[in-house]
Amino acid sequence: MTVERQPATLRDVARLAGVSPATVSNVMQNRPRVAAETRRRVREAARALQYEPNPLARSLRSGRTGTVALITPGLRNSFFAELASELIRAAGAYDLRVSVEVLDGDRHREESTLTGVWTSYADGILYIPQELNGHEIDYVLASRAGRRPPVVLLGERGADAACPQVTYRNRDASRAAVETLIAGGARRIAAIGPHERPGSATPRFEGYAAALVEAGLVPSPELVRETTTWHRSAGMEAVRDLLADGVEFDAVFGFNDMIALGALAALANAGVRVPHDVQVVGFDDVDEATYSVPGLTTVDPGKAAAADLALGLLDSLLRGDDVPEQGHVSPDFTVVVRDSTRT
Amino acid sequence: MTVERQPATLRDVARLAGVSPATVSNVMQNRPRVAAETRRRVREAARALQYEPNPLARSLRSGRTGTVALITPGLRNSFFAELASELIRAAGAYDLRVSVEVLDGDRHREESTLTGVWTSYADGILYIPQELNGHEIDYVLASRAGRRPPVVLLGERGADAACPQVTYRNRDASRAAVETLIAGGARRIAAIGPHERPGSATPRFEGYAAALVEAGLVPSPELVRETTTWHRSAGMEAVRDLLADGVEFDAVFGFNDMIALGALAALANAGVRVPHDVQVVGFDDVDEATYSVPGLTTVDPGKAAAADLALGLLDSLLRGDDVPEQGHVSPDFTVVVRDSTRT
DNA sequence: TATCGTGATTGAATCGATTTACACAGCCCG
DNA sequence: CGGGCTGTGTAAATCGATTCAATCACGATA
Repeated sequence: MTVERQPATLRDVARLAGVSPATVSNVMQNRPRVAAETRRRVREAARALQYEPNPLARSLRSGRTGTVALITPGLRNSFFAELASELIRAAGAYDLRVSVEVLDGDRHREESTLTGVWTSYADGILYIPQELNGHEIDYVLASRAGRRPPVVLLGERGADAACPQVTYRNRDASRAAVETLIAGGARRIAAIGPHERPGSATPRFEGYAAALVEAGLVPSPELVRETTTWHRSAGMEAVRDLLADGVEFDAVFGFNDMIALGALAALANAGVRVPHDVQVVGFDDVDEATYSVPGLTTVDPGKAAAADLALGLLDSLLRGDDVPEQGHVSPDFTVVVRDSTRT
Repeated sequence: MTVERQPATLRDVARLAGVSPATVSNVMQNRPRVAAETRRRVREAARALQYEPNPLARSLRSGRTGTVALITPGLRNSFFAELASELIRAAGAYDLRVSVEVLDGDRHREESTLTGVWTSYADGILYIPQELNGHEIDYVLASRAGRRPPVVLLGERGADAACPQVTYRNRDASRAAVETLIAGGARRIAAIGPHERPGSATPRFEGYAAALVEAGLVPSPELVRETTTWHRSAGMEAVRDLLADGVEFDAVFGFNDMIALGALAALANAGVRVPHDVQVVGFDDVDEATYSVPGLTTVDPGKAAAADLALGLLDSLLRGDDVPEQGHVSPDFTVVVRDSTRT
């Protein structure tokens, strides 16, 4: 038995089939201009040699690699990890591979990643901006020679860059989350997580406020707890503070699930019953929310649909279809009701 | 002001600098045989044209892409997400990019991913096997024409494949975890998570048993709770069952952190105080263990070091250095003591 | 002066597939 | 019988960088 040492090339197949390389290429791509009999011979030769087209050569000629880069703030955060997972899944449907670059909150690194990724293999970029704003993103993308890369933005940041963007309906979704609390009888709803930095904190706060106003409730400053991070510990601390300050409240809206889960833990610790004494709702619907005790009511901003939208946009960009350069699309959100709220 | 429409090529630079393409190539790669003055001229021309070497052309010639594929069971599981994060970081140190393929427990998909990834761009493969055993992996890798890809295995599965492998010291680490419980005064330690399938369940159970025996404790069957999954819910259920069965126990060893966190929740629910009444220890040291209430004592199997080891091995494979084809290396583990155990 | 050595530079082949423009055979029709 | 199609197939250029072997200039050596 002989063992192929080197992978077979298109030339080898051509030689074996007794045709020219051009014909083999035509057969491999199912082009019309080949006689049935020739086609058969070539196919057989290819099979006999276990021929696989060399993707690099193919890409060099065609200018396409079938790979997109995902630039994400990190994989240690469940929300982003789950989103990455969805993006990889969605990319598969377009026969695209995903190469992952992880930022780590380093602003300088974010710039160099954005340019570096483009000078590597990626056909396009899925980008979840962290530090850079829209203007800066445009600037960085323009600072390179050659074509501007196809980029699709995900999330709130980078809003006015000249790229299509997938955002979440933060305001409406938050409002719906808070309405759920109100429907369960809540009157004094704490909001944990607002802060000044650009991103989703602001629209989520607006949604919270809108829901209160709509229900005729009076927003009360001592119920609003700013946090610098959106970790579990922030939720725990905020709840401890609320209790220590003697603030009365019958519900908590955590600006993300981590905060809400932290709140859940702090309440349990203090002997406060959820949802009997205090209802809790979060935001993101990470897998973990399913398993907490009690199960966390939360809102799924539409991670899976967002991934599909993003890849649809990127694919259009790649095939050169007309895509609105600016402006965003958003998936529908869903309120996922579990045991941390009353009905 | 003129705008470059097409990216500059090496020929363009050569033309502008008045030298041959070969010389430009030599300059770009810092080869010795170039006069200082020529070097300067070429550099300047390259800068003026914002020249970036085309990675595809470079790769086609050199046969290297600088990309490795990571085949992982998933990113929704914190342990794997954190491991992926470490692998991406570690790859960066070798100037390698990471392209992520997510398995979803589909055996057939696992085979096709393994071969497909190699017929794409990757120079090598980081593979965390899920369904395939060592023999099957060898078979799949051998079934292709051409060179066998450089593959490094991570985790317990696939043990006898002809690839270098990074494993964890599951047995010793589990033993150390249980010893921590014993040092805190535990005598009746529940083990949650064993099962029959190949993987890390068996060595972890062995470590548990060894620690008991060493301390002169009698292993008791009703304390051992098998689970089919290693989710939080499994830990919760197992603890509920233990309580319902009236089994006395003063400690819980969760075979991973999810189980331990579930146990923590179930205990809190039942009004059992941790660590006063029952101590709890987990395995993996996922980020979440830091934030639970109380903080979860657990063992870090050495994720970061494992990533470094894996990339070291893969790099050796890629540069053709001698690497033991079989046999595994393991990072050191660490017991991370938090509030769920007594000292 | 003829020869050798050495550092600098380049022409041309190469990696493997794609694609354009052209060649050739056979057929129909005027 | 010559001109115009149609259907197949191929030669050769191309994508952009790398690299081997060859060339050249020039000072040193015999």
